[in-house]
Amino acid sequence: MNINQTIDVFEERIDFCSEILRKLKENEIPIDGENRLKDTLNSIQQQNSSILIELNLMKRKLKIDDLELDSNVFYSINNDPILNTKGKDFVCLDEVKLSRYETLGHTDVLNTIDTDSNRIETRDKLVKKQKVNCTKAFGDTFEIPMIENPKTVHELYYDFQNCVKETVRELKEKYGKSYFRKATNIRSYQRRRALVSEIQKLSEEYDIDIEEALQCFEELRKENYKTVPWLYSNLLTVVHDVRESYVLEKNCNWNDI
DNA sequence: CTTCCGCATAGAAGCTACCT
DNA sequence: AGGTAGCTTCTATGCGGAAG
Repeated sequence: MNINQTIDVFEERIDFCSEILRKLKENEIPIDGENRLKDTLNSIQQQNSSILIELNLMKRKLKIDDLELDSNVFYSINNDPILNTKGKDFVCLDEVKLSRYETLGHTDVLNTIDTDSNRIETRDKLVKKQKVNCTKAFGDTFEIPMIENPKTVHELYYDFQNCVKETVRELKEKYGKSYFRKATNIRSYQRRRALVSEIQKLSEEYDIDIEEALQCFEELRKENYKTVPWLYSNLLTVVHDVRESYVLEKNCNWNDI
């Protein structure tokens, strides 16, 4: 997806949220029960999450964060800077400019989520310097940019949701699924995706928010003195243990009442 | 044909015991 | 104390079979 398409989708989400909120405010949506209201609010929340991710994506693409337009690594097929590409269909990576950066990715969330230690690192520092290989021009294989060794479940989850997912979607869209399979770390990507999926399932099945579900997995990891890769490398037993301990904990709390 | 997943394995890192 | 060999653990990766 190029920057113009990203902006279009972004506008649609904003309009969607505005419309629902307007209807709610003016009682145009019949609130005939708790579930209907919950669904509506969930829908707004979902759009809002996507908006945050897309905003971040746009900032990344445009390098707005450092206000250095010269550092914009995207250019159009006619070699125009991305800011002047209105109407152009494709954007490409400027390899020369890109080589000045060790990474891509966003830093805001990950600067604050490490609960294990006082380590303050940005995702930029945690992702390998290889993003340039995301283009066909650099050979048959490439590597999906992911945090190499996530220290907490939160770190993995937010990296996956906010950065990896979008990157993968773009890679598939741009080069096709068969090329995407050539990623050297596709197996790691699949394992992380499976873990993220299990976290979301737990959240849905027990009707708890994502933070609480993340905490369940994080607690199990800490209890066993293990790493995050241990979680997604032993997912079956991990999921079983998480569910067991969560149910146990809930029963205890129930008995306490 | 594509995608997913289990299994085996290589390599890195950490730990311990032993030697100089 | 410093160096090193040997062992264990952890993680990433590739292969191949199963399922859709």
